[in-house]
Amino acid sequence: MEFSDGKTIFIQIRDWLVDQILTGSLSPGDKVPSVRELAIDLEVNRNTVMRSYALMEQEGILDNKRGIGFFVSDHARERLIQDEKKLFLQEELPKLVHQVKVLKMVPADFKKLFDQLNENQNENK
Amino acid sequence: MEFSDGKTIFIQIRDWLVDQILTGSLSPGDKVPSVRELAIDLEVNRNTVMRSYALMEQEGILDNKRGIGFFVSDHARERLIQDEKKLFLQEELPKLVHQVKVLKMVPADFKKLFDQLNENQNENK
DNA sequence: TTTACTGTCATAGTATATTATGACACTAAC
DNA sequence: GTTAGTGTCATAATATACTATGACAGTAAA
Repeated sequence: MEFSDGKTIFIQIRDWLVDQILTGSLSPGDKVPSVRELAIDLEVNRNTVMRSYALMEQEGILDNKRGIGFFVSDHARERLIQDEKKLFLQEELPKLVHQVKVLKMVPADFKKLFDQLNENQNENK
Repeated sequence: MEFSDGKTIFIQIRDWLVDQILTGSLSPGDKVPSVRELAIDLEVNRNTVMRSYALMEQEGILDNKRGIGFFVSDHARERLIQDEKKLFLQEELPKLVHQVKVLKMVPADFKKLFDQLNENQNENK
C-alpha cells in the first residue's frame, strides 16, 4: 500500500481496510492483522495503526477482543454501505455536480461511470 | 469562508480562489486581495496566504507585480479548465467508479448529476 | 507456569503546517 | 521625499501527525 498526501496516514489505512470490507476481501468475523504486524507490513508506527483501529472500532466496523485482536464486526458491510453512501450523496455529490458545471464536462466524459451504473442496476433486477 | 480538515488551509484557499476564477467571480486581469488584506479577512496568517499565492503563481494562474499585488493571469480560466478536467478524469473519476460499484449505487442516485450534464451539453450546441 | 502472541499506555523526538511579528524592498500618489 | 500601500524574508513559537521505544496487561497454548 502506498500513501498519498492530502489525507493523513491513519485515515488512509482506515479507508484501505474499509474498501477491503466492501469488496469482500475481508468478511464479518474475520480477524484483521495485529497492530504490530500491520505496522511492520505498511512500514508505519504501531501507534498509527492503533489509531486507525480505534477509529474503526468507534465507527462500529471493528470489534476489539483484548489480548486476542481486532475483528470485522457482524454488520460492518451493511453499516458501511449505508453510512458511506449517505456521506457520498450529501457531501461528495454536490461538489461533483458543481465541478461538472464549472469544468463544462459532458456525458461522454462519464462513459465509464454510466457503464458501471447500468451494471449495478442489472445486478439488482 | 470556512476551513475543513483533510486538506491544508493554504490548499483550501487556493481551491477557493480557483473556484472563483472558474465561476467568473474573478476574471483575467483582476487584482486579487493583497496578502495582508486576505489574511485578515480569512483570519489566517500572512504567510499562509502568501503560500497559496506562490502556489498559484507557480501554476500559472496568478501573475505577481512586486509592490503592486497579484493578478489573475490572462489564460487562467482556460488553463484551469484543462488542468482540473484532466486531473478529475485521471484521478477522481476512477475512484468514483469504484465507489459507485462497491456501494451499489444506481442511476437514480445521480439524478442531479445527469441534469447538470445535459445542461452543459445543450449549452454547447 | 512459561512462552508468545495480543492490545494499551506513556514518554520523547521529529517533521510540517500554521501562527506571530518585525524588518526590508518595491511602487504609486501626494 | 514622504506616505501608504504592496510583496518578501527571517525568526521564533505552537499544534498536530507521526515516529521510536519501552513497559505493562490480557489471552491462549505448550
